[in-house]
Amino acid sequence: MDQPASERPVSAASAAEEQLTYDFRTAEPHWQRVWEEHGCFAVPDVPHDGRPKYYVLEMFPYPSGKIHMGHVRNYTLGDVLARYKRARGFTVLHPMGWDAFGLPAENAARERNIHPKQWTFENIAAMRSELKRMGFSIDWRREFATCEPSYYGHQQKLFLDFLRAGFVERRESWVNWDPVDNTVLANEQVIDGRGWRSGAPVERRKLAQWFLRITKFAPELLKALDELVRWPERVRVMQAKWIGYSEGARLRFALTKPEGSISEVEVFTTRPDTLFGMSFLALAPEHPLAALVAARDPNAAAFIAECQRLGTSEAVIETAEKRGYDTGLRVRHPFLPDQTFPVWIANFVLMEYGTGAIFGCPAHDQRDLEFARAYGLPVLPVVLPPGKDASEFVIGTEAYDGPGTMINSGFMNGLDVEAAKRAAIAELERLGIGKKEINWRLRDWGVSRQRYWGCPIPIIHCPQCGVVPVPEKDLPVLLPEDVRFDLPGNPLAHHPSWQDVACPHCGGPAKRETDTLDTFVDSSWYFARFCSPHANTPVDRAAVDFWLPVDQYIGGIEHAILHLLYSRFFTRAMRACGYLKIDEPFTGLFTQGMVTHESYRGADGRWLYPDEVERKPDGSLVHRQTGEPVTAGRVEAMSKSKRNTVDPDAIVARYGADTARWFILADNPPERDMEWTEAGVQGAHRFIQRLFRLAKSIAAQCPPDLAKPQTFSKEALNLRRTTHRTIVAVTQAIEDFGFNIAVARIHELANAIAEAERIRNVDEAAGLNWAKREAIETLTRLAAPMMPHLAEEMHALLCPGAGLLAEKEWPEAEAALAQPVTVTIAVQVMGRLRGTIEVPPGTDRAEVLAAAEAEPNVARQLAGKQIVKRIYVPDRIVNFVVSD
RNA sequence: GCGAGAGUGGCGGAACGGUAGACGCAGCCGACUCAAAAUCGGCCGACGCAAGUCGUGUGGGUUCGAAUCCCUCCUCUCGCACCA
Repeated sequence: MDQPASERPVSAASAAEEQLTYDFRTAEPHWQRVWEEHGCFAVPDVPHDGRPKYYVLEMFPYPSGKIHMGHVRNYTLGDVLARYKRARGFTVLHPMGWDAFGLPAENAARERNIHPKQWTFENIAAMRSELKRMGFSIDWRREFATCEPSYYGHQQKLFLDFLRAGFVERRESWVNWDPVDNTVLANEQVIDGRGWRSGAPVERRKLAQWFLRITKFAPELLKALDELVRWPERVRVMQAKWIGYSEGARLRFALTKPEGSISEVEVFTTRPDTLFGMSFLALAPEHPLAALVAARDPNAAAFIAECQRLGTSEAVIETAEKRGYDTGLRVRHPFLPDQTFPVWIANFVLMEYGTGAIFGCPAHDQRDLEFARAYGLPVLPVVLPPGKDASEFVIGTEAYDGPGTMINSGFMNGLDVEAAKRAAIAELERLGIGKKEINWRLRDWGVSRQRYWGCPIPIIHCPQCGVVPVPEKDLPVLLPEDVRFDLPGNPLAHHPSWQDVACPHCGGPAKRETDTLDTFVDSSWYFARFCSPHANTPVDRAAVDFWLPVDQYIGGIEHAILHLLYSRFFTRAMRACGYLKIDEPFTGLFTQGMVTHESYRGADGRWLYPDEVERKPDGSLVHRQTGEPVTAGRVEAMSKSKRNTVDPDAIVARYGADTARWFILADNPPERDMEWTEAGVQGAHRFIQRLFRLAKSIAAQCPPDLAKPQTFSKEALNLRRTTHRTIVAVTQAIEDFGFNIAVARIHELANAIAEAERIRNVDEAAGLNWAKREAIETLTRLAAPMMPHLAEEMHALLCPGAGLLAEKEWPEAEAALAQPVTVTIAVQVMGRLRGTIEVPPGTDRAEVLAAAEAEPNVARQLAGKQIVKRIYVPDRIVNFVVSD
């Protein structure tokens, strides 16, 4: 079938046939246009072409305004895989969208008086065109932004379904409150316990909020980690620890005298075996008993207020100096009713975990020990480490949390730790004051945000009927656009009319919920929406059944826990509501490293952009304009504050997208942090030009219709072997995400072709032209996923009229040529390398050992010694163990 | 503080428990050039004339053999639930 002239793939360089350099400025937009016109990367919601599916997804970007190198790296990794899988015969879904709700838009509105919607969509437009210049093989027809009602309206539907299914709950919880700005602060807006704008000390405040009951799925979320074999081990470990299954005991401590209505304190512990080592009981500052004490004791109230100024961040609370307040109350020991212990309020006890109260056993818990030392509380060891003597075992500055034998522990004496745990629980149950309990560290997911730029929670509060879901016919609940950002707090809450609504039940006046959803909700199901982005339900069942799960998900390690866990929960909740049939959203996960850059400071100590710095031939750094000396700082993650950023758009303008992509892939393994360097980019660019020259030269010498020769010279055969070995190696490297290895092998093939290019001797030239063409065409296909524009250009040069490379299949290696002809065997004497021998692969042991012993240097080392043992690892190594 | 990772030439890195340093960057030497750039070729862990010795953050261990497995310590990175 002939194509219309305007669509026929044509080398962009054909107009200037004589040019020797690759003109990426013409070629890259040209091929991007051709791919677009051919719909190379578009797939239907429900394909019926019989090909296997492959869903490649990179974490979608927040539209901050410009793409950064982290994005380029992320989407390049995904694009290599998407293009590779397409060539391997898969029908590939590779979409792109925008995680478009969130705080920065609201901050921009307050600072620059621009509406969040306008700010967001302008950013999206800018970033979309930047991404398109990178040449990613994305089905852009599927693009959406989470801030569009056509996305968040469906999310509201899911929320209502979850509510009906019992996955949503309303309860009170603590937030960071800025008493000057009268607003809720995110943890990152609390700096050293103060509001980032007002500078006022923050307070913890209790608000009624919506929660998603992720804890319902805790056992399943933990267990299913075992099946995620294509996830990095460390992510699975981190999630498992985060979910935090623990077995222990819940028990009640009786107060010696009741405080108001409270006469006992409940405690969860994983160490009931250490109860005899108890030294104190500690309450979280938010504990109800602490509040009762504070009501009559101003010092307690002051201490609690002090603790609450730390904000809600666990990291801050746990790193703060351990402090406490002795309430004067005492509790009885559960096993020794005559003994009583003080009740403290402690800043490191978390209300969210367990019961918000702990018993302290300083000898066997480091935190308790530090607390006990600070306040002079007794430290009694009850677990004796193996091999220690009870009379000499003392606790210094280190608590002992290992195994051992119980001492000082009444009826548990002599038991090991595990047996003692069982014995303690049995005794608590016998006394009727406690029981065995399984506890999870995972907490329910608080999704209420007191902010404007998010998905409105579809709930109505009626003074008569209480909490009433918005009827589905009234969805979506749209965000009003006429909001003010010059007042503190949530703009939705002081909108003059938006909240006012008739109660769907009684018809009486009611108010809309003014909280919006956490933006993590938006990103917890977008991968499902991409399967059918225009469906008038959250997902189209046939589309998600076809495409999901995502076969390969790629993003930063910083999302190892929260985003990935929330998505895993959402998938299960959607399954329960009949939207999906799968349990796990992402069967493969790859976590990339950061992009870093050297940082620079000028003479005045201010941070400088890399563009402002010039490197002199002697290696010293000076300011490009002023000539003042510049000092190089650490190599660290690119950030605006350190100004160590490189703008992808500027790189694409100067070197082209393929150069940026190639450098990113070549520099180092993708899971590790990479350092962006100008020298590295230039090296990548030189290689691209070199490949172009090779292709140009071979296209001129070796016609495309060359018949396959009967015989090949040794040199030609060597080149063919390299070609076919490279196919195997590059294929394996891509499958393993070893893109830097794939790049190295492609370099080797290019070197081999260049070497063949230098052959002028006629005897050596038999079949060489054919072999050279085979090699460069193969190289073109192997490099295509990584540098798609140049590859397309080379393909057009080498195989004019043969259609688009983007639609061509992956090369197949001929097994006979990919096998090595000889192997090098290392010969060691006593584990030290003394020589090497060359043998055909599979040579038998006796023959190899004889050759090894005969190797001159080895023979010299063996002279006068007895060979005690001969070790032979086939095709690899010989080791002689000798004695004098 | 708690949890999880990482560390190999001047630099990025390669290496099923089996020749440490593939490939690239930088550097040095040479070819081409009036010259420079570009390009092409060669050299390139340290010490040593050599044989060889040392060498994968530190210190130990397992093994015929350890960058790789185990333990100790150091440094850096990520996460800690309202940044995304």
